[in-house]
Amino acid sequence: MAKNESVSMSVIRRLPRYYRFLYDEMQNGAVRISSRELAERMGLTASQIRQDLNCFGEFGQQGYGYSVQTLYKKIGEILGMDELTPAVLVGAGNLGRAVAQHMPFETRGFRIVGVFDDAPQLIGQSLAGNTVRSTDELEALCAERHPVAAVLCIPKESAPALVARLVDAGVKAFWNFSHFDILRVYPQAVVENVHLGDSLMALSYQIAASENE
Amino acid sequence: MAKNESVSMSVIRRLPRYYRFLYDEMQNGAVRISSRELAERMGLTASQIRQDLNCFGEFGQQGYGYSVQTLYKKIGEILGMDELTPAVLVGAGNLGRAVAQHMPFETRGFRIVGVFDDAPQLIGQSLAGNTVRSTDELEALCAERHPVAAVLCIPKESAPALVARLVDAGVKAFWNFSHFDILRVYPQAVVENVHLGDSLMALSYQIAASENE
DNA sequence: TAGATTGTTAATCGATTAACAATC
DNA sequence: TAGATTGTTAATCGATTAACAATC
Repeated sequence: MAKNESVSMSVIRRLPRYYRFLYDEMQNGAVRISSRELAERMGLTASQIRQDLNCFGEFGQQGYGYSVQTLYKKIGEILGMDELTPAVLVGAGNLGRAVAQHMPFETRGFRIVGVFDDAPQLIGQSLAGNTVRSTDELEALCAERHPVAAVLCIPKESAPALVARLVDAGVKAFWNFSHFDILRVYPQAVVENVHLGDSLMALSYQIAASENE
Repeated sequence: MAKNESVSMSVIRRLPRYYRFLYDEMQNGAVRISSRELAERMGLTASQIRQDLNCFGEFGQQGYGYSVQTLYKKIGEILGMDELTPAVLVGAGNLGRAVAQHMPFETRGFRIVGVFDDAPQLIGQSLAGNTVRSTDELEALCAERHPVAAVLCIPKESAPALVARLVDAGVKAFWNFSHFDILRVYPQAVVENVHLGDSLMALSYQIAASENE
């Protein structure tokens, strides 16, 4: 994969968009695309796209552009879509269930190998191909399936104890829907926060700002 | 509200975090806080916090710091939390239901005044205090309740037609969970995208990158 | 008053854009 | 070959950090 010594977050966050766009192009039968066209269609600059891609290698051909299929495949590899990271889902409430049922984990690089919740009425239920287990079984399942990541759909209050147990059980990465600040306690963890409420407040700000124009 | 002539997105995205942090501090009985302490506790720099706040006004007091309660209230006003923006929720599938049940819209500046879906088995059901309506009733409800925003929990394919109808009906802002690029078609719209799949792929990248260290 | 901390200006750092030689 | 487009270096722009006078 080469020369990826600390690629900036700005670049990383654009990779999934490239990946999705190229997939759509591929489905539409596109064979080649230039950075100029990609830029136009995605609302970026051609310079930025070439800079972004050159963080990871040389995927184009002068005078021709990029092969849609090759570039798609390469970005998929960069994103780690070519191997499924085992993950557990912790919290099977409203949000956890929606995430489990809605998110195509397998086409986003993950495989859910266990689902946990403590509510008695949920334990034993089936959820997107998994049986909801009591968190009592967390350590046993981790010992067996070695999940690398955890999807955290639990309230802030339950998070510290559960994250501690997950880290002890070898979990290194978190898709964190809770407001618990994992990195503050485990600086070495890989954390991707999803703060839906923050996003909604940012929308509210933008509405207010657009009204004050 | 004053001097908010185009505040940068980087600043806007930090405001909800300040808001949440200050709320917690308030609950814990904190009365005053300095930018230095705020920075330490939130993992930012004091300079950045003061710069951020000074985009909106002067909320502190030299030699003292900031009143937790006053600052919380001010940031709430900046974010538009003091008045509830009427919004409709479009799409009551897995994701839409979870969002409706999980998100405390009222404490994030919004009020859901209508929920829509086209699946016959959903229409008529109750969802977080709203009755799910057929999208046939969209225009009628908009004429009556004048929603300013729409929460879009629908597949990409249904989005173009529905967004067109919503824009025609006076909706100006979108909390967009779909992959439809609203801004490309309606550049004047206010759009906050939530691409959960992109976030998950970004996590996958970071895991892969941390393994290559 | 003296100490603390703000608001704000200046310096630095990083990301985006522009330019262009290399080359398919 | 000539035209097109890349990979990459240089220039610009914006965001973060540092410094410090103002002042509570």
